[in-house]
Order: sequence, then structure tokens, then C-alpha cells
Amino acid sequence: MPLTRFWILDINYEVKNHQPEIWLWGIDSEGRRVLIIDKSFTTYFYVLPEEGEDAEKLADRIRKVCANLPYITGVEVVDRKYFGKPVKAIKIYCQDPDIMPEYIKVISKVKGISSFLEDDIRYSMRYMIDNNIVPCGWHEVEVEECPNVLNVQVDKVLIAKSTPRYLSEMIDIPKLRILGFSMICYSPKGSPKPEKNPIVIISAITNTGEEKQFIAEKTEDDRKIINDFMNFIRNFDPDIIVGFETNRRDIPYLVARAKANGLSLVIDRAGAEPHTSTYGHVSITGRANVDLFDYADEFPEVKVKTLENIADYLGVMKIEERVLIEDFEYAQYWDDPSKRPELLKFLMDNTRCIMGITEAILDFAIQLSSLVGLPLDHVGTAAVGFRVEWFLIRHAYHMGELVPKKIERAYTPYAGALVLEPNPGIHENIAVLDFKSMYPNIMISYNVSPDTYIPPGEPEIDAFIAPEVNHRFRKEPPGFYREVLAKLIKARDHVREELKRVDRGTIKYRILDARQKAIKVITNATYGYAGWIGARWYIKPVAEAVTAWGRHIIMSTIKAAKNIGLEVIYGDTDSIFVRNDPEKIERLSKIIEEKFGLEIKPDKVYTRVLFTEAKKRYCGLMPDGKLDIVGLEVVRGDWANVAKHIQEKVLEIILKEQTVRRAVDYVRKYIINLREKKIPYRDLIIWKTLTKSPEEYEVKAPHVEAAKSLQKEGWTLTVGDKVGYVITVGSGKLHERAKPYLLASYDEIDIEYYVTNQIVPAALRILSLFGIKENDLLPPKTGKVQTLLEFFGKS
DNA sequence: GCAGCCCTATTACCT
DNA sequence: ACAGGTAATAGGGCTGCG
Repeated sequence: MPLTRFWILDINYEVKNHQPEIWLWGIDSEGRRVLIIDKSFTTYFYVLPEEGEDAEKLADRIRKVCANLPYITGVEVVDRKYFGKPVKAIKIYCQDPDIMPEYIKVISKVKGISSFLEDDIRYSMRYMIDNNIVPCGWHEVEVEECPNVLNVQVDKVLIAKSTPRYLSEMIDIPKLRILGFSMICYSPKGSPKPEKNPIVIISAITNTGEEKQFIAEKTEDDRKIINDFMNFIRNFDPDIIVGFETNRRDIPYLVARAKANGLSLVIDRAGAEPHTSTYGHVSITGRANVDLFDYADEFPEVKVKTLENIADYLGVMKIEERVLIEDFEYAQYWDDPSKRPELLKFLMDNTRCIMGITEAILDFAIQLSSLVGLPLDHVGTAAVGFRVEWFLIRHAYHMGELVPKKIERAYTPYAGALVLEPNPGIHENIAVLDFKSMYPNIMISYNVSPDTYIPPGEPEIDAFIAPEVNHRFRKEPPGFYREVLAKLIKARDHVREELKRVDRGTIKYRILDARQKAIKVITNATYGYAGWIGARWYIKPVAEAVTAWGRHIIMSTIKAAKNIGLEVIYGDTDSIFVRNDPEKIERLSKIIEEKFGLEIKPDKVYTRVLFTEAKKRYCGLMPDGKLDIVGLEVVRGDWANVAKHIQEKVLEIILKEQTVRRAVDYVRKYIINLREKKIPYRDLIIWKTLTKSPEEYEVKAPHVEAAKSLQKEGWTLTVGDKVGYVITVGSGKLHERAKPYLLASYDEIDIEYYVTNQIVPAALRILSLFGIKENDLLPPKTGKVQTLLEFFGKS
């Protein structure tokens, strides 16, 4: 039997005559695109007997009922664990995965059933979990070639004659064909609506260097360009299709426009249209549809997650080098023959940005996919909690641990981390000591896990007991979380060890680096998952115990530091700021290592650090002269640039030059410039996120009112969108004077608002530490500028 | 009618 | 639709004020 090695790109299943088939889309070691069909796998679900019910007897009763259910192919009693407790479960095999819900309804009438489990795991996920098949991973399988009667777009269709075997040591990635695209719709007013607004331009770029634009000949006719684009995709036959906001915008729009033109948008490998699937991603069978927008959260420094901002941040294409066209201008540019070429260039540049960002993200996405086991096109749209959960589900399978159902729970808060009151002012030569992976290590050390938790009332002698909250956890056997986290940490250490032996800039380096990042993300999210009420394995005391141990450890560390004469200036969760005394720090580190088995070491040293009166807001000067700004307006996305700029300058002057008067002088001059309208309009925009639809807000807030104005102009706004507004002159509340920045002009701006509510507070946040008051910053509105001497003479 | 106070809603940050 | 802790602003209700 021929043996094939292949890398999995996508997976789906088909059921024909109640006979399921797994379709594995991949690339073989010769670079051929293959479809491997596996007809051998039967799915199943579990039944848990009621308390005191005999499993065998219940199984017999179920068997009787199943006699009338033709696609039930087996009922057996098996040993499993449920939240760590050994249970007898009844495993029921069902040939047709799609008929399961119907059958469960019938079986649920049998007396003695406590619950059904794992019936909510999709057939294709079940197949991968049980057979250790890993998306974006290499596998080996015995196959038999069969004719391509399905007419799918691959080089070979193969029938699996064995179960594919995962080759974990093969970490390379085959040469993938990638197609990026973006498009422009013609809408003279407001957001484009597929019912009436055609697509006028589609840009496409391939990673083989082809660039193509499809331009409508007549504005109202997009039939040809959609058709040409479809043909272009089919000819290039990409493995991965990338875009920006394609899941919720571009692809549904293309599908709708195709339909409006009597076309069917066939861009997959199986002759079907794209369809929306798990977690709201759009599935294109046989290819991976990757929406870069789903990875925007990987760049928290980018506050407004637009394509151009992310590309600018990554150095793909600098904004200064671009002529940006706002969406409300598209129609104008399209209609004007002299401006249309600019629009074409703009869209092509956008597509180049897409290709550039893809390069920065795809390795990580691939590693995340193979680590958590969700297909490449799912993993981006899955929220962090679900990424962790699917990773856990794979491990639960290997431990014989049953997967709990998703249930709705009421939110009840619990105590979290400890934050110290900072000592305001400037401190010299300060080291920041960090615990390495504090929460994951607590979970490992004290075996904190849903399956080791001992509820109150249950006797147990050998247990770890959490401080303050007194939750108990069995010391043995190792818990679910301990096993998983230890594995993750070990895997990451291993990858990082290997990284040291690989040259930077090589493909292998990129893969390994992406791998260790993916492992880190999942490791760090595990505590958060444990405290998430939506988690299948949620047990509040588990999360509560972790933070209790965290508080205990940080408090002990502070005490130990003080004991050896190491002054503690500040601390938050798993870090303490101390005087940089390497000898004492080394001693402290040893004490903590011995006491808790945890590693604490200097993460960075500040030449100088400035604390405000507030927690979580400070600025350190690094030895290389860079500022490390934390929590302050500078790093927040909801302050106008004028405020952020002024605060950064003030911090720079105060920390580097250590002169208050120069900082004050700078602010005063800046205010004068602003009053003379010498500061660009863009720097006055305030951005805020819509966290619900505008009507749902209880109070009238500036950004909500601005959002409503946009809606009136025909723009569609959805939850998560950022609204950019400016404050204009006039009377009344701020929200009455807030206007979307696109609908206002510089002449309307209320400059004094920006002076008193943006610049002054941002500057005073720092300068008030040195006795500066609002009046000291405000130059007189008219007349000549007060000299510094006059100013300091007065104050 | 409005200044001053206090509380709440809202957003975005830190670890 | 991963956690809690925290700061900060604007809105909005209430009180007291000849």
C-alpha cells in the first residue's frame, strides 16, 4: 500500500447515506495538493448513569432503545474520569454524526441517565482528537488513489487505508500558495450595502509575485470583475486566502454581490460557496481563509486597528509614505477620472499591506493552530478561552478525563492580585523583579486543578491548602492543569533551547520563535481560563486559590526583601520594584527559590523612575535613554494626540534633563501653538470603542453621540468599532458638542476644551508632583507671553 | 438656576 | 466569550442657596 506524507491545511466532513467521510485537505511531500478521504471513523458520545445506578444495567436498557435506532453501532461501558473522579460511563457509537441530536432525544427517555457528555464535539474535531491528528502538521498515511469523480481542485484524491499518523518531529512548513485581496465598493453615502452598492475594484496579490486589479468597466456592473476574480483564484489555486476584515465584511459581500448577479461565488476547492461556520469564521473548503483582523489583538500598541495602522506599526508600509483615502471619499475618487488612479494605487497598497502583515503573522497562526488543534481558519476567530479549551480537550482525552458540558453560570467575583501603593516622586536606580510564570507555577506547585479540588466536607489528609481562602487540593495524583502546564513549560524551554542553536533570519528560526510564542500565549491564558465562568472546567475555588497563593507569595517576598534591607518601592501581582542592589537581590532570589520553588529575577533596571500617586501608572528611564511608559495617558488610546504628545515631552524633560521649568515652558509654548491652530487636525481626534450598539447606552457619552451622527449619515457601526470624534465649540454638554472627525472641520474645534481637558490634565499628572498648578501652565490668552523669569518669580 | 458633591457608567489600562 | 485591580472622565441626580 503506498504511503503518503502530507501536511493538513483544512478539514471538513461529508455524510452520504448516513456514511460519514472525513476530508483532509493537504499538501504532500512532493508539493502536490491532495484530498485524503477517511471513511473509517465512527463518532460517539457518553452517557453518565445517575448516582447509584448500575452502569451495565443502564447500558442494557439503552441497548434496547437503540435496537430501533439503526445508526447506533455500539453501546459499551467504559472507565473514565469526571473532574478527577473515576466513573463508569456508557459510550455510545453513532455512525451518522448528523443524526446524533435526534437519537439523544430518544435515548434521554431511558430511566437512570444523569447526563450526556461530549455529544457537542463536532465530528471532525472528534476525529482529530481521537487520532492525534494535528492541523498544520505532517502526517503519514497509507492510501489508495481514486478517480476525481467529485471534481475537486486537487492533484490527487486519495482514500485513507490506515489512520494518519502524526509526525511530530517534522516542523517544517510546505511551500504554500497565498493570495491576498482587498476591494472597494461604490457607495456615494454611508457604508456600502450589497443590495444596492456594487464592487468596483478588487486587488489581488499572490506570494509568487503576481499583482492584479479587477476594475469595473461600468460602475453599476460588477458581474465581470467578480467572475474574473473567481477565475483568478481558481487559476492560482491558493492554499491560503488572506484579507483584512474578510470574515465579517469582504467575503459575505462578495457572496451577496455574486448572487445579485446570478453567479455563485465558487472560490473553494470543492465547488461550493463560502459558508459561515464555528466562531463566525468563513470557511472556504480546501483552503484556509485567514482574516488578519483576527490577529490585530497581537499588537496592543496599535490602538486603532486599521489595516494602515497595523502595517505602519510593523514597518510594512509607513503611513507618512502613503496618501490615505477615507472610505467616505471612495465614491468621489471613483467618479473623478483624474482621481481614480489614486484610488487604484491606494487599494493596491492596501493589498501589499495585507501581504506584508501576513508575513508577520502567518507563522504564529500556523503554530497556534497546530498547538491547540483548531484548523488554521478557525483558530484566528476563536476567542482566547476557546483556544485554551480545545487545547485542554485534547489532553483530557489522553488522560481519560471526560469533557464537561458548556453551561451558563451567574457571575460571582473573587479576589485577585495585590497591588502596592506607590511612593510618588522620582526614584533612582530601581530594579524590577519579576516572578517567572507565577500563576502557572502556582498551579503546578500546589496541584491546583479542577480534578484535584476537594470540596468542603470531603475528608482528605494529604492536601495543599490555599492561604486565606482555605481551598484544598489533593497532592496526588498530578492534576489536569499540572500535567498540561508542565508539558507546555517544558515544551517552550525546549524550543527556546533549540532556538539558541539556530541562526536568526532562517525559516527554522521563524518557525521555532512562532512556536514558543504560541506556547507562551496558551500557558499564560490558562489561569484566566480557570476563572472564566464560560469555561467547561470552571470551578471558582480553583481560580480563587491561585490568586490567594499569589498574594501570599508576593507578600512574603516583600517581607523577605525588607528583612534583608532591600527597600520596596512598588509592586503589582508578580513584580516588585526595589533599589538596585545586586547582592541583596541575589540573596532575596535565593530565599524565595528555597521557600516557594519559584524563580524571581530582575527583569529590567531603571536609571530613574517616576511614580504618580496612582497605582499602575509610572514612567521609567531605561539605561539606553528610552522611556518605559506604563498606564499613563501616553499609552492610552482614548486621549487626543495633543495630550499624549505633551505628556511624553514632559516626562522626557523631567526624567532626562530633570528640569521642571523647561517642561512647564514646553507646555506653555505648545498651548500657544495650539491656539494658533498650528497643530494638525488629526492630533485632536479622540478615539473610543463602541462596546454596545449606540441605543443601548444608559448615558449620553461623546463617542456614542458621535456614533449616532455617523449612523444618521448612513454608516453602519458595530460593537467593537472605534469612533473618532472631536469636540466643537458651542454651549451645552460635551456629548452635544462631540462630532465625528470626518464630519467636522478645524474651524469648529473648541480649542479651549483641548487645552483644559486634554493637555492640562495630561501634563499636570506629572507636573503636579512638583507643585505645578493649572494656572502655571496656562499662558494668558491674549497679550505677550509671560517670560519664564516672570513666571517663576511669581510662583 | 447653578455650584458642589457624590455616585454611576464607561473605557482602557496593568499584571 | 481568559481573570481581577485600578484610574480616570463625563454624566446625572441631589442638595443647598435668599
